[in-house]
Amino acid sequence: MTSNHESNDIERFDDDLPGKDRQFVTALARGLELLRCFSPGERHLGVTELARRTGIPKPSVSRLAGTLTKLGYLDFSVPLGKYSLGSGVLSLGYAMLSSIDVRLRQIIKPYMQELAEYSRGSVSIGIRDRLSMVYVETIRGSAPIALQRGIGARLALATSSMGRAYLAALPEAERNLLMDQIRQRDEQAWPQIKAGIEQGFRDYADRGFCFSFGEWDPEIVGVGVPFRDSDGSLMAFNCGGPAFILSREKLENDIGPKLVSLVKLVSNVISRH
Amino acid sequence: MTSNHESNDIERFDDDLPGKDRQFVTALARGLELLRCFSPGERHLGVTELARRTGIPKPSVSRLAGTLTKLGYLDFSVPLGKYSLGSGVLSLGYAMLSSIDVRLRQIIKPYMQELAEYSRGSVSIGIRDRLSMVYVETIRGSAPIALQRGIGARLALATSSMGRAYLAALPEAERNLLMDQIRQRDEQAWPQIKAGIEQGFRDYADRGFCFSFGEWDPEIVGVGVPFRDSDGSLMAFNCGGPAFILSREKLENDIGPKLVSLVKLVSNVISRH
DNA sequence: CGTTTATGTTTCGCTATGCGAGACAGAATC
DNA sequence: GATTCTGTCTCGCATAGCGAAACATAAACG
Repeated sequence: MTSNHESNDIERFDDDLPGKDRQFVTALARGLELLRCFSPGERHLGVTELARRTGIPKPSVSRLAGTLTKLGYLDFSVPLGKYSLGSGVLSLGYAMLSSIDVRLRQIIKPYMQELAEYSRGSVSIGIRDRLSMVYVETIRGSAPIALQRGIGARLALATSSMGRAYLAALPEAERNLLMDQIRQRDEQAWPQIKAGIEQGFRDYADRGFCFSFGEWDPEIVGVGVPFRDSDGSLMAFNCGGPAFILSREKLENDIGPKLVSLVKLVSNVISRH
Repeated sequence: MTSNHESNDIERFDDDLPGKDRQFVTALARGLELLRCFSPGERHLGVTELARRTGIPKPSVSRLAGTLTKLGYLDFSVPLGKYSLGSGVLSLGYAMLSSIDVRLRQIIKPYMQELAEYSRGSVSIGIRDRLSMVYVETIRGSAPIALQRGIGARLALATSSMGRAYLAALPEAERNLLMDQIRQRDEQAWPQIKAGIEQGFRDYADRGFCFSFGEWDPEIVGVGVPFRDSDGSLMAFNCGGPAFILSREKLENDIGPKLVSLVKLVSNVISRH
């Protein structure tokens, strides 16, 4: 029972020498690529725009988008002549979320709430998707101006505290693969990005948590702590908020350690079933 | 600029006479069908199980699942030798949610909150996906035992108050199409289901809202009101809770009318931008 | 108005692509 | 060490899906 999942990077030539991977279904990948084009900012996209972004020829885009529409994953707005995401994608996301142990979530929520209130920011759990961290749970403190990033929101792996914590806890082989991809994405910025990640490694080794001081979003600071689920999958917690509320000093000496304790506590709760 | 979206039902023969629709991309549809197999209850599925549920031969399932894994939409658990939903699906769902006007959501949340508290139940907004309604927003009152259905949760179109409200507000042609599909799904139960839906139509005509008294879930009762967004897409609100908290009388004379007012208010807010 | 430029959809012949019966290969159970 | 699960890989075949080009519609000019 060998496996064909020895790697999950996308642009790899998986076959020995010749052309492409005989096991890879292009039409499926292309269709999903279309769905990916719809980021929160861009609600409606036309065929041409989709074709431009994906590099797929227009007729193919038309066919794929038509298929996705029939299946409910895209909606077609007749007045605009453009597509938008359909309700189908939502239920997939929900199924995904509930696959993360529901009981667990109920148990740890109060603790997250407590820290969110205390820090006057928000506390979240995230998992990795490609080169982002995606929130699977997030609790806002009731501070006046709380960040408005809900479940499913994305943070950059390289510059967020959560992403750095994730990377720091990753086995070296996997981590190097990801870092390669980050580098390839922006050779220009790489030296600086790399420095930030490596500082994260040191912080994690020294204190058990990583920082981000406005490196992902200038207005936002936070700390992150990795966490390994009982089934072995890696995720990360963060606690963060607006820079003008949370001082570096407080993050470093107060919030950071508190988040580490929170994660320790969660680990214990899990191991006791 | 003719359109290939004149219909969105799935099992239709779109071509004139001969075989299938030349414009339909089977491989894409099959891949997405695999993803759909993962309902909240079933986290891990193996190739055989997936093949059984979808009717797709094992080798094809293997290929498609492998592709989805490479793309991040499935995870493969080596110890179990099974697949589970990957983080990729989450971000799609999030993009979908934020496409529903964020400002609007911020505006109406307080009103939903108020009614949720008052009714000691929960208030939600849903859109249709195939034969279900899917929550895109939900607010729980702080009553002790609140239902735990979050964003992305599904209710049956035919037996929930929200679904009936949706159907009641739908143009007849579209509605008949859906009702046909509901009938085909369970000829046996159809007479009773149909009666419930038609009662919903009458309720909507008489009072402006529909009921469900434990017809979707025996423990749960609620009322639903349809709502047409500024861009013309139809959705529905509901307000519901445990049957032992909400009496029929209260739903009918108090909560129902209050939900209708809420929706009217929302419509006004929207029309004033 | 025709003309131009922008859409998005359909045609249609070709061939790469994805299909799937069957072979194969590990695990688990006895 | 059979037997019975599992899931993956082989490989010849048929066709599904591809995409250049043609077509069709709508809007934006003068």
